[in-house]
Amino acid sequence: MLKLLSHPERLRILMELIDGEKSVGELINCCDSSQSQTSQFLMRLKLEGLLEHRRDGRSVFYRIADPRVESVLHALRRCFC
Amino acid sequence: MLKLLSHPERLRILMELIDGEKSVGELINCCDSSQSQTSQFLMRLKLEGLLEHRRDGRSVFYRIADPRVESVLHALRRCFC
DNA sequence: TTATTGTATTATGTTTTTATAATATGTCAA
DNA sequence: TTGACATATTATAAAAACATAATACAATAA
Repeated sequence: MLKLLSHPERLRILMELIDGEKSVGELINCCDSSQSQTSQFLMRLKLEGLLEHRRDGRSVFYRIADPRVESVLHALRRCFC
Repeated sequence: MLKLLSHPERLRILMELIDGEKSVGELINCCDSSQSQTSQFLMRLKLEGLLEHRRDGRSVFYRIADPRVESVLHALRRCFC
């Protein structure tokens, strides 16, 4: 799992999701990756069980699926912010 | 820094050092990596400032250098153990 | 139904990591 | 000083991660 957190953009995506779900579009806007890359990151994070998603109309919303991931993210925020 | 934690063997090395310094030999014994690999991991962790070392006779002892690393390791342990 | 917008997938070239082997260095004991 | 042991360094082949571009799919609005 740490491997997944270890990529700055993936970590950023997760940090953005810490306060609740966001659409892919929102994530693309607040991150520095291209649409395609963001999508691949999301796919990977989902494949590995860190994220879940739901579709609402045209948009797909992602959220953190694993509570342990949330703990780690909170811990990281505590250590570094 | 997460990049460094993201390799299982490197993480393991750090976890082993959480309770105090250990010699390279001890680390090699309790880890699954070869001597050379372990040494390379240690070198990298030191280069990036996560570890410090001291020589005592033939042995070299490594310890965690950055208190933030310790916090993260503790947090990880809390989340997964 | 078609055009448009949001997201996913695939393909591919490039860069980083990783593993392994071989060799070097440094320290102690005899 | 020599041999043995502990650790470090270098070289390099193999594997994984990344970035980018191109294309496909899915849903809505017109």
